Amino acid sequence: MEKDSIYFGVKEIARRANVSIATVDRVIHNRTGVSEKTKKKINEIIKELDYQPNILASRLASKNIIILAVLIPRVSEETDFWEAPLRGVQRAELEIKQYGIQTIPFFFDLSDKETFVQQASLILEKGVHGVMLSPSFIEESRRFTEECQKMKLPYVFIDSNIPEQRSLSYIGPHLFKSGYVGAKLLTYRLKSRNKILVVNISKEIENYNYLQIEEGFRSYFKDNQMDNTIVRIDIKETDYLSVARHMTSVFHDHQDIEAIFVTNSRVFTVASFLQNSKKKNISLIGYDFIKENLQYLNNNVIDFLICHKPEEQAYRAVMALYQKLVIGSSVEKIQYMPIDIITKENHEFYQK
Amino acid sequence: MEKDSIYFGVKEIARRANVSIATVDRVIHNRTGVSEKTKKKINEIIKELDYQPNILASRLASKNIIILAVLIPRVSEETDFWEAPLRGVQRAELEIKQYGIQTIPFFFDLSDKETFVQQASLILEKGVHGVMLSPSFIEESRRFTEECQKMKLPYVFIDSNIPEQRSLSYIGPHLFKSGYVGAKLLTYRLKSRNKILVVNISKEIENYNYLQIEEGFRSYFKDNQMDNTIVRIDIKETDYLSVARHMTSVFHDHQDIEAIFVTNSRVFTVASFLQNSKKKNISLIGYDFIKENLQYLNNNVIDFLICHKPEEQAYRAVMALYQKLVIGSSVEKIQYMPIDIITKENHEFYQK
DNA sequence: GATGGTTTCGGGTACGTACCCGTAAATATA
DNA sequence: TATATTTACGGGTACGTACCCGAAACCATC
Repeated sequence: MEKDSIYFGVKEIARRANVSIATVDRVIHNRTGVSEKTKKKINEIIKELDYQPNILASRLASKNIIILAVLIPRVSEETDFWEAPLRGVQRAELEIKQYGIQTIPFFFDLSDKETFVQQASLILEKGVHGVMLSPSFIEESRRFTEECQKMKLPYVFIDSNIPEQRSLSYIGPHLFKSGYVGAKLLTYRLKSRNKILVVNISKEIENYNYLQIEEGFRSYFKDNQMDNTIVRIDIKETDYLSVARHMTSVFHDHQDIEAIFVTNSRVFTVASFLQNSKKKNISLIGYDFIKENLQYLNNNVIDFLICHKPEEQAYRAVMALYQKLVIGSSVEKIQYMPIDIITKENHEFYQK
Repeated sequence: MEKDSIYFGVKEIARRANVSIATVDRVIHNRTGVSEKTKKKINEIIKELDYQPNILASRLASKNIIILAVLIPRVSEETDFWEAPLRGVQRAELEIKQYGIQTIPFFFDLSDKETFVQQASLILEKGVHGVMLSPSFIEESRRFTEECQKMKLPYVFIDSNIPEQRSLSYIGPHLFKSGYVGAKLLTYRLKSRNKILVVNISKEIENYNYLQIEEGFRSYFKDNQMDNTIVRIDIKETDYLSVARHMTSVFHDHQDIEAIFVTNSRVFTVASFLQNSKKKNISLIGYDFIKENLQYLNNNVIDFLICHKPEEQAYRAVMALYQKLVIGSSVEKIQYMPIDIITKENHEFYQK
């Protein structure tokens, strides 16, 4: 029942190399003050023994704490979507704060690019050790991450990706496939001649996410030789009245819409419209497990919600930075989240 | 940038109580050799300071390793379902072996109760510190866990539950609700008059899982005032020929079956039958993300698979035991897993 | 009040790593 | 050759907890 000493530590390495523990330590941490010859010898022994540092002892002995910045949208009155990632961050922090890790949140306003830029530069001033961010504003994110690169700060994207950047990892949905799944669900009980409406409700102009989702959505029809008419509208205001106005207008032009796909979490406003205007038997699918949507899922106005585990995304992002900074191990460059299908019947067991 | 000393350790407790660290340690670990008076005083200070032991230091200093037994079915040629929990165990072990945790697997044969009993008693002989098991055989499991209770061994159920037992936790699906979700999906595009077939393929006689799933399945129809005819068959042999024979017979008696619900992972044999007998336009839903099923999901014979994250179940079970035994913290008594819906379109992103 | 036994407690070392500080050896400068 | 400077390395302590060992304090018995 004794702890098996399969693992060799610095002590054994030092013994075999005929040097002191301190010298081995210098080699391990790439510190100066070791001759090339002994450095080589020690590195060979490290490799030979497949030395794995004891994280317990390492973190216990180490005094400096690691600070991770979290740059995400503020939880707005409009949607509480970003509550979930925040919970994920907190959950991760709880697990690893014993190891001397700390997170600091920085919130920006989704309707104001400037706040993103401000918070981003605050992070750079602060002198953190790693960053997790949602790159909601593409150009600004690009500029920020370039600064991070200069300062050798690792950063992780969640929720949406900027593929060309040198991020440590992207953790989030495969948006194209997500739209594809939406189309499958929407058409599952649809007759072939029915009209379909795609709705995008969003203030932001450059909507990368939306484009990818719609592309996936349309691809499903192409791949399955379905020729349903797809009507689409963009609604630039997120309040109910604006949405209702647009919807009324669309239904006036196309009476025979049988299914609606909303490309983000604002599906509840459409649901609200359908309910108020007493329209029944219209399939409605949208995104995200937020309480506003849940209500309409429960009374059968929304048929399905698609969800990408926002809490888990943030949790993993923090853990990825921890892996990189503390353990020093490599991290998966792209971690696609599952495309979860939520219904009235299974939502109570949905986790995050 | 210094590690904030918000946390007080045994040293501070000892100082405040005017005793030595060793005495504080005795109190913390409920060891003998401390007078009631000082014990009380120390406990008060512990409470006052909200002392949280440093797990790093604790595990580093502790010499004894903790062994967890894992009692699950052997991966058979019939289904590779139990590969997933095994992976979950390994993933958990990898994470916590630094803390001196080890797992030992014990495999039994699903078609032979006696192997379960044998392996169970092996576990008791071995002198492990905790057990995770799939209670596939109810009576035998009950007897085994009673022994565990006598030996003060904590145990966790996965995959299916024995509610009346004093388990540390149950981690698995809510089977009733799972059947309920199956019904929802099956009827989503079904006309109201269509006949539905429920198939149970299983050697085991006492099939607790199956009964709960079917109950949930039928409840959906009741709750939604749907009066589709539901035909059901039990198939006691799991080989293709037996299944095909039964299926042929059922289709002979009921030509108008439009949808089939298989209550476990053996849905692929039914899929195979449908494909071979060239029956099209029959909705088919079953359980579990195993490669035999995936094939039929991809060529549209199976419409949906329902899945309960078997790998995650095992991972969490090991972690629950770790929590209990190492951290000493409490564990959720019941952890229902999400009821995941897998389709051709989203399966590539499904995790475990 | 000396002896033996029990209860209660403290000193001190170990776990494996990080890192400070001091010094011997090697090299450069005079 | 003597001295200053740099390079290379070892000793030793600290992190917070576990636990061994021994000793003081207390109690009972004759």
